Order: sequence, then structure tokens, then C-alpha cells
Amino acid sequence: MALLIGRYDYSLDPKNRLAVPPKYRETLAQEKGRSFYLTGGMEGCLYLFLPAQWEKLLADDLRMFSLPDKEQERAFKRKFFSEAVEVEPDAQGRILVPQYLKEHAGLRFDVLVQGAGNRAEIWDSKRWAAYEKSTIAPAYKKIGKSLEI
Amino acid sequence: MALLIGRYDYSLDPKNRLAVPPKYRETLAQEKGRSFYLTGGMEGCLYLFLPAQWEKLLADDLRMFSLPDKEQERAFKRKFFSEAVEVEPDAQGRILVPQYLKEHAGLRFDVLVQGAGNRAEIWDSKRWAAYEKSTIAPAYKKIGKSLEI
DNA sequence: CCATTAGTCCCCACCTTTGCCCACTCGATT
DNA sequence: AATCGAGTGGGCAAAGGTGGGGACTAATGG
Repeated sequence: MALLIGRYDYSLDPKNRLAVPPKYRETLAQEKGRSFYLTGGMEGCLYLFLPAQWEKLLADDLRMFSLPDKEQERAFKRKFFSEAVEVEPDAQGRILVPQYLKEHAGLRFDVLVQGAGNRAEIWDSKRWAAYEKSTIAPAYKKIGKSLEI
Repeated sequence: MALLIGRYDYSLDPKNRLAVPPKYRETLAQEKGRSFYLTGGMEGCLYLFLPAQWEKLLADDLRMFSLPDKEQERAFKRKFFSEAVEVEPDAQGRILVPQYLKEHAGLRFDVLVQGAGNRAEIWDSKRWAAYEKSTIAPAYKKIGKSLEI
């Protein structure tokens, strides 16, 4: 399965359009897909999936939705499916970010699109900087002793 | 089977008509169906089913509706099915929401129509905001650390 | 049995938003 | 120097969301 890597600096234009890295679009085309799947992610970012990755998520992780507490299960499904949206890049390779996802991720103007393996992530630049400082840096120090690489 | 996703902000007009997202109607047309099925849902929302999803629900009857307490099961099924109604979008793509369902979901003016996988859900905006705050957010906090995505 | 009223359906109309297309700039490459 | 690809901005036609009139139906009441 295709792996998404790299970091790209883009900007959200007045019409809430956001460029998708050509490499990702190329991968999409190779998969013979027309659309990505965009949804709200953890720690206040957005997740961008290729169709195959999205399908895998639905297939594999449907068990993650299966909870003994059905009320909680409904809550999860509601959030997951209602935030998700199919986005097709326009002729310039931009996708349209819905207002509610823009708010979820606190997107302003400067936006980071970066690969995260089985998905890409979209971050507001400032929020990413803060997250990196507050969480990634300390985590690195801490887990270094137990990681092989 | 078709998956319903995405979030749409609409309003209930003075005649209790409510827009259905074009994407959902498109899916309906692809299924060669003319009507959705609308009924009262859990946590004070409304469920909107595509014909195929509705059929599946009926077929899965035993599993879907089974409760240890059979009297409760009968009570729930009575409400669920008596409140159900077949709704056909008009030329503008709007469905008519019966008065009793409007009350069930506490619909006022601002209404959310959102995908929930095997169905769509219709929420009063304020009620959804409260539900998100009171139920979804805490559930995510609790389970977020163990989620793989 | 007729008159009235409420509710529904079918139009039409308006206006905002969306999506599509074209265009400009800039840097890298040939 | 010219060309190409990429990122960004904006114009414009089309689609989508909303409101309301008028006909028709059915239930209600005199």
C-alpha cells in the first residue's frame, strides 16, 4: 500500500481551497481514484486518506467501533462518519476544506500538509509548532531509550 | 452498500420542509429508489435511511432490535416503526418532516443533516452541540489514547 | 350536504454559494 | 532565454438552498 511522506507548506485561500502535493495526487491517479477522504484527526489536525487507505480503515477498524456500550459506539460513529468527507481535487489540484473541518483543525492561513504513513495530515502551522514543542520533543527524549531506531 | 458521510447545515422552513444533501439524493437515484425512510432515532435525532439500508434493517430485525427484556423490545419497536415514514424529495430535493418527528428531535430552525455510515441523521443544531459536548468529547478523551488513528 | 380550514403538493422565483475555468507569478530546468 | 510545473487568486456561469403562491385534498363543523 502506498506510503505518504514529506512535508509541504501551503496556504488556505479565501475560498477555503488547499493544495494537495503533486506526489499524493500522482499516487491517487495510480490507484485510479478520483477523490481523497478527509476527516477530523486526533490532536486537532485533519486526516487525508487515499481511497485504499480509507477502505482499509473501514474494514479493519470497524471493530474499533464495536463497543460493548452501544451508546458510546453511536457517539463514535457519529463523529467519525459525520466529519468525513469525500474531496476531489480541482484542475489545479486543490481540495475544498469544509467549514467545520477548518474549525476542527483551527486552520488560519499557513497550513502544513505532511505525510504520516498510511495517511497525510493537515495542520495549522502555529498549532503544529506548538504541538511539536509541547509533545513531540519531550516524547522523543523519553521514548528514545526503548526504541530500536 | 452505500456509505453516508459528511455534514450539512440546513434550515427547516415554515412548511416543515428540509433539504436533503444532493449527494444522498444521487445515491438514492443510483439505487433506483424514489424515497427515503425517516424515523425517530436515539439520543433525540432522526434517522434517514436509503431503501437498501432500510431493507437490511428489517432483515436484521432479530439482531438489531433484540433486548433481554422482551417487553421493552416490543415497546421500542412499536415506537420505531409507527414513527417511520416514507419520504420522497420534491423537485427542489426537500422532504417533509411530520410534526411528531419534528417534536421527537426538537427541531427548531437550524438543522444538521449528517452521515452516520449506514444511515443519515437529522439533528437540531443546538441539541447536537450539546450532545457533542456532553457525550462525544468525553468519550474521545477516554478512548483517544488507545485509538490507532 | 355544503362550507370552511388545515395540510400537502406542485410550481415558480430569488439569491447566495459553489465549482469550473482562466490567468498570473515564481522558481527550476533545459 | 524560454519553457514547464506548481502555487495562488479571481471571474463567471451553474447549482443549490430557501421562500411563497395557488390548486387540490381531506378532515371538521355547521
